[in-house]
Amino acid sequence: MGERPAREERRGPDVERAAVPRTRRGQATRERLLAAAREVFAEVGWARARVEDVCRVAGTGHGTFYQYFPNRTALLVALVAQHAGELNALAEAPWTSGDVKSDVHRVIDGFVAVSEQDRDVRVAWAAAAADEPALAALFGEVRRQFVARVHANLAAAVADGRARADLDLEVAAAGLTAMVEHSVALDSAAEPSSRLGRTRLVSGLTDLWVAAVYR
Amino acid sequence: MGERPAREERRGPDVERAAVPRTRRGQATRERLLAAAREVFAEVGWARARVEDVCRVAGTGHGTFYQYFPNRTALLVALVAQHAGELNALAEAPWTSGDVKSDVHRVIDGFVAVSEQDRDVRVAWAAAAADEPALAALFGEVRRQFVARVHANLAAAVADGRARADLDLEVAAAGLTAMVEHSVALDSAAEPSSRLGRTRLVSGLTDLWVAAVYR
Amino acid sequence: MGERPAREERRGPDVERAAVPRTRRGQATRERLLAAAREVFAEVGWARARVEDVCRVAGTGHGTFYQYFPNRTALLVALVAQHAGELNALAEAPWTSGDVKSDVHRVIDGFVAVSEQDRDVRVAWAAAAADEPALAALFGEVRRQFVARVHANLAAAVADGRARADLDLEVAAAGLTAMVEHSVALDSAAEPSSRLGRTRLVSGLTDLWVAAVYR
Amino acid sequence: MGERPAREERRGPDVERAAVPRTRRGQATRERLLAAAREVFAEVGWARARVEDVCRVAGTGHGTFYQYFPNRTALLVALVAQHAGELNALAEAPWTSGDVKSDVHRVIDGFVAVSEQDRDVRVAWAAAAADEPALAALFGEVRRQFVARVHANLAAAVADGRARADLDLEVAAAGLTAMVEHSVALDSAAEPSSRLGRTRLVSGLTDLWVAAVYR
DNA sequence: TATGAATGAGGGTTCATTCAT
DNA sequence: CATGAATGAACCCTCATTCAT
Repeated sequence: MGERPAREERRGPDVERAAVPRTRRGQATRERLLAAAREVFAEVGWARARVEDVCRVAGTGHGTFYQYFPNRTALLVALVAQHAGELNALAEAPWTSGDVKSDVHRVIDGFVAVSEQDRDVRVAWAAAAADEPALAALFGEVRRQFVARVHANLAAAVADGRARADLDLEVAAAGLTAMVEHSVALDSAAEPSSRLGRTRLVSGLTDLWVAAVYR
Repeated sequence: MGERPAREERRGPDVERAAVPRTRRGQATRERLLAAAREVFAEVGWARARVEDVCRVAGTGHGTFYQYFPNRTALLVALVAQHAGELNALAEAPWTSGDVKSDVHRVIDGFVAVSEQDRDVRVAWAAAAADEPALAALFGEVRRQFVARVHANLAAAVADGRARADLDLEVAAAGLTAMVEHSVALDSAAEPSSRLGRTRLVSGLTDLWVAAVYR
Repeated sequence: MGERPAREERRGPDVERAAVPRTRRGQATRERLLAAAREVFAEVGWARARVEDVCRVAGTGHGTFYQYFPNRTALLVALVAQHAGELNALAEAPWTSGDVKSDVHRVIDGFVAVSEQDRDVRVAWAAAAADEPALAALFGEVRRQFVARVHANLAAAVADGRARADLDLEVAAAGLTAMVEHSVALDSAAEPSSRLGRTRLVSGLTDLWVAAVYR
Repeated sequence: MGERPAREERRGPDVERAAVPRTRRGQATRERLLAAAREVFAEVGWARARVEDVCRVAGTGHGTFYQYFPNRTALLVALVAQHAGELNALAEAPWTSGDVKSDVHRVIDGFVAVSEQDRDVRVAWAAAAADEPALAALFGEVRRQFVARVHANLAAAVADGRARADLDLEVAAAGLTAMVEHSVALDSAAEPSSRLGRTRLVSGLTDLWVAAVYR
């Protein structure tokens, strides 16, 4: 295959360039940009969201952007960071409290809630992951956390006999997580008319999840 | 040698520009381009795949590309069309033959097989769907077919008592399809070292699927 | 430095891309581009005038052009607008003041003056009109104004007996206007050595015009 | 001004490349191409007429074109040659036969007839003249012939007292020719609804012409 | 003679990023 | 801090012309 000039990843200086705002005004501007970005992502998607669009919506000059973000990608990274934080919090919170079904229900519901609330960020994130290794890595990271947590839970359930002993724990953890993640993504991307909605979705997925692994 | 006269705007739509090759040689060139595209997509992904790269890999001149495809997107569309055809064939083939478990296994295995074989096309397809409505629509179309088929099967199973009567059929159909689709996608995108592999994946997913819905 | 991310299709129409300069510096750049365009059109003609040529002559970067004009055609449109404005002013100014001959002379002279001064724009305009409907329409518009004005004047002259009563007013208005317009165009396009020159041209055309329609 | 790489004119070999068809079949193909060219020019104009379009309309292969014409321009040249021949014939035919008015009428009518019949070729010719020196020269050539002929006629008329003695013969010859030429061009390019039509045009222009120069 | 395939220079346009004010 | 202007590397697409069959 013809050699292709390696497209090298971004490098160091960028990081320092992202001056942390020192004044209240700066803080506000940065936040306006983030809010504008959400809007623009929602409207045209990550690939078509131009820095200038974001600035126009935010009501700032085009150059101002680079006072707060070293580059276009950093904008999404910032947004994703918040979202990822919430997801991680979810993954780390206690999952077991009462009966299995309500536990599963609570976790799935939490996931759906966070996902729907940050829907546009998630969509942009997923799209950008196809091209930005940094975002792809973060995406994988978050998922890995969830899968690990599910895995641990299932293992415990198997150990004390609540779950089937013949489960392939790894496949089950990955598969059930994938089911929830993708179902939510698809449903929130669907036409409003054919959307299942949070309630049914959460109940239905909980039902499948429980039936799939517990005795 | 391309002497250019006064340049002017484009004419009609790109449609008829996609000449169907009329000779064996043309056919071969077109195929070389498609094969090259697969390679390039695999290497750099859809968004960064330049027409020129594809041509270099295919060993043709840059202009040759446009003898066979009206634009860059059409290349992916052509590749996707083949793949979608196989998926649809799968969705339309008979699904029930013997016992439930082996039926489910066969279908999932078929899906995984097709998906892995056209892995790069699927990845590019998904990435492009974020920006190309046509591809997004096709993506939805194919999934809808599968979900509908699953739905019908579950309904039949409920009717004759093989499946649980309290299933939310729509959520179940969508959720299980999502589980398989996403699990496969993620696994084939994972580091080779942490990949579960087709055998385990198919068995494990089959197990979950069967346990989730059948008595 | 233009790092390009995933490229995608164009957005909305080019309209809002034509930023109006907000600073003196921007204003100056825009004007430099317009002046450069005149030069380039004069040298190589509309069809062969490349955006890059204009930028080189203007001493700006290639991208700068698109800060001020949404596309190559808009450059000509801007130039034409100024010129058309002057022509329309001419068509709307008072035409009658003293005796018929000096009135006609004044109008023709004004037209020739404006035409010669913007010679290159006119030539480019005419050339582009063959392919750009917008410019063709504007061309027709301006001419229509003139013809209408001539028509009205002739009608008045017929009414008060200064002009021949048997005139076909429409043909006369269109024909005499065409005579002046085309004579000027041809003369300014001719070899300098065989050019008739403004003085003779204006006198001679005035003479023909007067003799053709007045008693 | 920035130097610009001289865009050199075409050169010798082209001429010999235009093989004269030796067989009846070849002759027919060539004519099909010419006829197709007229159609295409009429439909999309010279600048947008692609060689391939002409071939498609003619029903020949794309490569066939170059068996009969060395390049795209030659196609128009061939068409123009026929048309120019008719115009020259007109310019060389006897112009005086009876009374002045009917002579002028006859000549103008002949010109209009030829122009309307080859309307599309004339339009293409004029458009191409802006960019192709060869066609521009031919255009000037034909006009020069006409102007010279008009000039001679006017001179004779002045000599024998039929025309005004104070005429500026050169301006009159150029101006009246321009009037007819441009009036015809504009009228045939106008919306059918606002067209004056051959009859009125010829009568009206004849009237103006006669009044303008004859006693 | 006829033809479809192949070519590649050419040129328009986009937009992230840098800079001077 | 804020900003509008400037930049230029990318990259897509066109089409006259050449070539092999």
